Amino acid sequence: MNIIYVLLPLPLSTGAYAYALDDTLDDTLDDTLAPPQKGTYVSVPLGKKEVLGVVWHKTDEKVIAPEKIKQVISVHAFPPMGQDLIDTLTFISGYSLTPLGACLKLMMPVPIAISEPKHTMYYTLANPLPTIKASTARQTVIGSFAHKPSQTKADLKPHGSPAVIRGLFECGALLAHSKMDILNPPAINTAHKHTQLSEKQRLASTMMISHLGAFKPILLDGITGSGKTEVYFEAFAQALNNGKQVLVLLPEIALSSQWLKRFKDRFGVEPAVWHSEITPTKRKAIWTGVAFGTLKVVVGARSAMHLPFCDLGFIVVDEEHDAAYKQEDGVLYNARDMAIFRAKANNCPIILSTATPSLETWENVTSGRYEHIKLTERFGKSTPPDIALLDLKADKMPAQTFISPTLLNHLQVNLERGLQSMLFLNRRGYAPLTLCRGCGHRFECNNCKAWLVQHKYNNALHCHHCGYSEKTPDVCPECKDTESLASCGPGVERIEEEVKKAFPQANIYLATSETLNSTKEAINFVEQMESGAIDIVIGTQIVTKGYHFANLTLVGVIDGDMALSGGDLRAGERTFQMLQQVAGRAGREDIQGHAYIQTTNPTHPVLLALADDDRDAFLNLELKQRHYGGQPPYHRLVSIIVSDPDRVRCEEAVKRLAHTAPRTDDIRILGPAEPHMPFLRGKHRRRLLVNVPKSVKAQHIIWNWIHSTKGIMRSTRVQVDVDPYSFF
DNA sequence: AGCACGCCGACT
DNA sequence: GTCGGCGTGCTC
Repeated sequence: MNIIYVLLPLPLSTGAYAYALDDTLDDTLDDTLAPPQKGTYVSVPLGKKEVLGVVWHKTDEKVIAPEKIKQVISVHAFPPMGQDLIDTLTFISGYSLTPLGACLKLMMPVPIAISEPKHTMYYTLANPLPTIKASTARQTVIGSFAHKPSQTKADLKPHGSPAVIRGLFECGALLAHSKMDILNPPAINTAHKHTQLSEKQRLASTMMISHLGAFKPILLDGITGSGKTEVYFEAFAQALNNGKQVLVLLPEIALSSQWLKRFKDRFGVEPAVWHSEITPTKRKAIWTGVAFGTLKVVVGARSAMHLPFCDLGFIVVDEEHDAAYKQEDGVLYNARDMAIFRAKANNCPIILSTATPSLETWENVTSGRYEHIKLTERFGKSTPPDIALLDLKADKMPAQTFISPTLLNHLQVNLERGLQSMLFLNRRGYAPLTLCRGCGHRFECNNCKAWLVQHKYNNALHCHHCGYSEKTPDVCPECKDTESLASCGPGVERIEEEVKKAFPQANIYLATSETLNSTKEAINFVEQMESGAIDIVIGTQIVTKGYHFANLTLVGVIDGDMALSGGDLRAGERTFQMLQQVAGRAGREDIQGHAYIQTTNPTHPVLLALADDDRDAFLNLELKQRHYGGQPPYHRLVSIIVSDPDRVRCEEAVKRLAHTAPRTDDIRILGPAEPHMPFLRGKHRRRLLVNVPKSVKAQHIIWNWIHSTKGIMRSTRVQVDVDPYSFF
């Protein structure tokens, strides 16, 4: 009887639990009596439930009473979690100050994935084929094997009736095989279709290939249309030829139909797609496939970086600057940074691909820690869009309208030329604020300190923070006045209304997270754009990512100042990235694209850098300022959000933390302060912001500080966010 | 995270 | 008298 320690996927701060392992249970892996290695999946009892965990090392010095120790239920004959993943897990936990068990949850499969792979029957065509009566029905079934040499009964069903299939089997034309139930995807053909690379691209991919087999972060830097994807496709074709697995992270997987199409063009098959909403069946198939190594390529959202690859040799983080890589609930981590660690643990290169590098990555490039590959020219004939600022103070427009005469004029001309245009405003709904002209009443959310956003398509007021909504009322709830409610400010729905009025004949598509809410709709949108059925797209943030439209030659930014006014650390960086991405949608092929940014502040350095097409100057200036101000990437920020349904308790707790805060010269603590949302989803919130130089072990200090602070109620949540992105 | 235990308010 | 609210502590 052995004692083993098991890490459970629960937020237990105590670490691994002890379980007794009966010798007879341990014969699934090999014949030795050695305890199962760290990382082996085991099922154990916990309370009255059975849970799946992994074998771990002893983490607690406390001796547990022997009578409390329960028996392991089963040891799974599944490839144990690899050392690279174990190291990544440990790293994420230590970095984000989240209990190991909570981080393990990110890496656990659906329980059925671990149950031993089942045997399924597969059928192949006998070779040579016996002489049989070849009826038309039989021919159809036999013909279907040309595309897929090995098929299950379900695969065969559409090609012929069960009677026909049975007949073929009985006369020996079909052979039955038993196969392990492991995803066996069609082989990727790395030679399917070689893309013609420019000299520059060829050099870039050769350089990447030279790094295969060793850890190396590489910034692949190039504007949209410069052929970044083609370059890394070549490098990962080589990794695949070496027998390695490849992981590609995309910020928004639901909207990646064009990326998937490019993959299929290059490699002949679709890759496995992983994200949090795929079906349990697919989840199991991919999870098992990567663990057994039958599945070579996975493209996915941030959670794909936790898959149990057995031989990972190449990682790509596409659009590395994208804030979507930062997980904002549960375990707070940045998938880009953790993927870099995983690449290190796997001794493989990692490509950070973007047109607008994050300041963090840019600093790593400047300091020489990361390799820098720059693609300057746009592929083919196209040139970057010409970006112009439209000064709204000079170009006055009528009240309650938001598109300046100049921009309207450009839209008109583009429409007449039969080209497509896009208007960008990062604000969903019709109007961000509804107020009563009579008494001044503003519609606010009851659960959050935020205005309710008016949506016209369903005639309701929505809170964009907690999901609360109510029907748009006709009377002011305060003064009971009718016809006094006014919509203030624009949302995309309102821009749509204005465009419809100005160009009644134009076909308009409204692209928001509500309209573009499925892969199917994303495909529909792309098709309509490509066929020219849409003249003008009006979109939020959602249209800034990854779309390529040949006839889209004009982009108008309704409010170039919006993101700048937030006043947070990354406002400039984010605005630059977002506007550059939007502008990059214009003029992709042989027609010069134009981007117009409406602003009331045309001398703002961020906007000027955009108009001058001088990204590096912007990045370097921003870096200098961050350095001077002691901000990331030179210093580390840690946000500590204290929340409680009770305001007094919340304030009490944050006061205690501020009181016990470590005081040394290099630790700066801001607050307690109200975050952007001092009341969110029914909880009051207060924030402390810690700023320390990178040389200080921030995690260690903060862990000790928080855990030595006494008197914080259980109802009070203390959430630590290392490297915060949003300051809500 | 779940789940049980336990101690105070309004109900058939 | 009990049903059930959620505060507290535990799970090897």
